[in-house]
Amino acid sequence: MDLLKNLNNNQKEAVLHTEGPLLILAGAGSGKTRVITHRIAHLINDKNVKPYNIFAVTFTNKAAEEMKNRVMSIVGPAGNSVFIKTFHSAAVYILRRFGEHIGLSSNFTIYDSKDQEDVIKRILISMKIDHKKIKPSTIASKISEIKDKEGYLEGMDLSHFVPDYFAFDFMEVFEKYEEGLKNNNAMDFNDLLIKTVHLLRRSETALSDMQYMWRYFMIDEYQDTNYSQYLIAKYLASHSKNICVVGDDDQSIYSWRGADIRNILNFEKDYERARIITLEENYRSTKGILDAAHAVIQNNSQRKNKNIIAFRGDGEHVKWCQANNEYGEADFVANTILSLKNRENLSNRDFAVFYRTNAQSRIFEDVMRREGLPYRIIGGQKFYDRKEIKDIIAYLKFLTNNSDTVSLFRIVNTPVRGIGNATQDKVTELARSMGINEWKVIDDELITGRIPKGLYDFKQIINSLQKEMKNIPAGLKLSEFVKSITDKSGYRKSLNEDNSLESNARIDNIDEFINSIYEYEQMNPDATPEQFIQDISLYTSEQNPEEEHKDNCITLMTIHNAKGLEFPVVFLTGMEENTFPHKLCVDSEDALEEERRLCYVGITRAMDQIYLTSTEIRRSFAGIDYKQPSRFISEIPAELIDVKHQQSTHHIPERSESYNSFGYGKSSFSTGTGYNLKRASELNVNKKSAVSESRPSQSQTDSSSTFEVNERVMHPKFGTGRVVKIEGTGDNVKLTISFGITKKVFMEKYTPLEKLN
DNA sequence: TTGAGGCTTTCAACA
DNA sequence: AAAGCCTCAA
Repeated sequence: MDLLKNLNNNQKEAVLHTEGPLLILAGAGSGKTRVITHRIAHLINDKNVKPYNIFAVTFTNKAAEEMKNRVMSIVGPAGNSVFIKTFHSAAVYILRRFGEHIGLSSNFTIYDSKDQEDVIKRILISMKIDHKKIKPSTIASKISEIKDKEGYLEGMDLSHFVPDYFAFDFMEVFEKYEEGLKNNNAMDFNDLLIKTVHLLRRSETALSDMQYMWRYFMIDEYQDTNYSQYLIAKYLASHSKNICVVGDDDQSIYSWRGADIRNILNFEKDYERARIITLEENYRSTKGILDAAHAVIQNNSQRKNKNIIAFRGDGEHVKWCQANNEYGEADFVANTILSLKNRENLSNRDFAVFYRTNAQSRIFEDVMRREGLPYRIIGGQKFYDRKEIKDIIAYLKFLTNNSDTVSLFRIVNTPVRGIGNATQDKVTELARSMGINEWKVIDDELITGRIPKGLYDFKQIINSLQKEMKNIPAGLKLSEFVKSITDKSGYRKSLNEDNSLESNARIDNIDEFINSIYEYEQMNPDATPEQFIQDISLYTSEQNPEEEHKDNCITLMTIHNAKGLEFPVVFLTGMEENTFPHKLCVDSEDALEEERRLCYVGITRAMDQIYLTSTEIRRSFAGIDYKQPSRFISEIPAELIDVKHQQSTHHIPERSESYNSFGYGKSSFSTGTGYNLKRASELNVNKKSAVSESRPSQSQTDSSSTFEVNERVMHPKFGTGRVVKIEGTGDNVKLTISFGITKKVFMEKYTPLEKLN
C-alpha cells in the first residue's frame, strides 16, 4: 500500500475511487500526473485489473509517452499493456481494428493540413475559383471548424457558419472536399474522431467488443476535448461507467481546435452520482510565482474561481526585463542562464525558454550557440514536414493506397521525370471523364497522343516497388524497402547529382529517416507499411522523454508545447501586445481570455523562478514594430514584480543585409560555416538527443584512427552505429559507419563521434 | 511541353 | 524553407 504514501488526502481519494464516474479538478502543479499514474498502478496492483482493461488518453504524444513511462516505473513491464494514447492515435487503432464494421478499409491514408490544402486547391482550380484570393488554408480551417462542431456530427445543416465574405459556394467546395477524401481513401484529423463516433454508434458488435476490452477509462486534459472526443469517451464508458476525467478550466488553450469547455463544466450532469475531487494544493511553484499567475488569470470572466494553496515557500518575485530589441532579449536570457549556472547549482536542463510562436526561436538559437549553451527545440520545424521526408512518405502513402491522388501528384514528377502540368492535367481529365482513379489511367496507359516516357518509367517504378512491398515484413524489412524507394525512384540519384550543400543535407535527412524506421521496426517487428504510415502521420513532433532526460540541454519551445511540463527556471519571452497576446487575438474577448489562460499555463510551469521578457522594438516581416508591454504584465501588481533592464549593443540588420525576416535562410548566419551550424541546430529538432554546440574534434596527430573496425559508436544525428571501415591517415582518416541498414562515410576529424561500450 | 533560374510572397498554437 | 509566378531556352 505504499503507493499512497506520498499523496495528500484528496490525491489518495482520487486514486482509490476506481468505480464509477470521477471528475478531478486539478489545478496547475497539483500532482495531476502523479494521481493518474498512481491510479493506474493501484488498479493493476491492488484491484487485480488487467493492464489491457485500462484505457487512458491524453492530449499529446509526448504526454502519453511520459504517462506510460511513469506507469511502467511503478508497476514494471505490465504497464506496457495499458492502452495509453492520444485521442487521435486511439481513434486510428479503433478504426484499423473495427473499421470494417462500417465499411472502412484499414489502409486509409491520413491527410495532414498540407494535404488538406492540396485537395482544396485542386477543387478550387476545377471550380475556376482563384486560389490566390481565397487561401486554401482559410478554407481548410473553416472546414475543420465546422467538422468539430456538435451539429455536424448530429447531421445538422451548418451552412449558416459560412462567413458571408466567401464570394463563392463554400458548401460546394466542402462537399467536393469530403467526396475527394472519400475517393482518395483518406481521412483528415477530424475524420479520425468523427468516423470513430460513427463506428461506435452504428456497430453494436464493435462497441460491445471494445467495452469488453476496456473497463476503466481515464481522460486527461478533459477541458481540451472537443465534441467528438467527448462522445468517444462517453460511448466507450457507457457500460462500465468507470470513467475518470481530469482537467482544469484555467488551462484550456485549444479552443481553436474545437475544444469545448462545456465538456468539463457539464460532467456532473452527464454522469449521475459523479464524484468530484478538487486538487488545489500546488507543489510545484513558489508563492511568488503562483500569486503572479493568479493575478493574471483572475482577469478572465469565464472561469470557475478556485483556490490555489501554495505548498512551497514564498520564493522570489517574478522578474520582468524589458530589452531594447529581440537580440537584447535573447542576450538577457543567455546571460541570466550563465550567471545562474554560476551562482546556483543549476544545470542546463533546469532552464526553459517559452515563446508564443515558433518563429521567435531563431534568435535564441543564435545567441545560445554563440554563448556555447547547449539547447534543444521542441516542436518547431517538424522533421516530417521537410520536403524530402514528405516526398518519401508520399511514396509510401501512395504505395499503400493507390487511391491517394494527393500523394500521387506529389511524387509523379519528383524527381523530375518530364511529367509537367500538361501531362498531369491530361491524367486528371481522363480519370474524371472515365470515372476511374488517376493511377488507373497511368497504370493502364490510357493516355493517347504524345506521352512523356517518364510516365511509363513512373509506372514501372511503382509496379516494381509494389511487388517488393508484398514481402514485408517476412522477407523484407521496412527500412530496406524505404531505402529501395529512395533508390528506385531516382530520388537519391537526383540529389546526388545536384551535389550542393542543400541536397547533401537532404540526403542526410533521408538517411536519418531510414534509420528511424530501422529503430521503429525493432520495436514493431510485425508492422506493415500501412501501420507505419498511420503511426507517423500522427507523430509529428517526435519527442522522446528518455532522450530528454539523457541530455542536459536548455529547452526552447512554444507555450502550447510546454503544457504539462515544469522547469526550475522559466523565461516567458515576447511579452508584448500583439506578440503575446497574439495580434490575431486582441480583437475578440474570447480569444483574449484564451491567451490569458495560455499565459497562466506559461507562468505556472516555473518551479523556482520566472523571468518575463519583452522588447521595445521587434522586427516583423513588415519592418520594425514598436511594441507595448503585454497587458498581462500590467495585470501583475507592481509589488509582485521586479523590473530589470537590458540594453543590447547588437544592431538590427536592415532588410537589405543578409537576413530574411523569416529567419530561416542560411544567410542569417554570417560565418562561412553558417550552414553547418544551421544543420547542427536542426539536429536538435530531429534527434532530440543532439547538443547544439559542435564538439571539439579529436585532433589526432598520429597516423591512426582512435576507432577500431566493429566498434560501436554514437553519432549525434544518426544514433548508434558500427564502424565498418577505416581509411586514410592523419587528418584524413575516413570512417565508414553503418547505422541500421544505411552506411555513411565521415571524416573522423570533423565528426563528433562518441564511443559506446 | 517542360524545366531551370530568378524573383516574390508567405507569417499562430497542434494532432 | 517552400511554393508560386514569370521568362526563356531547348
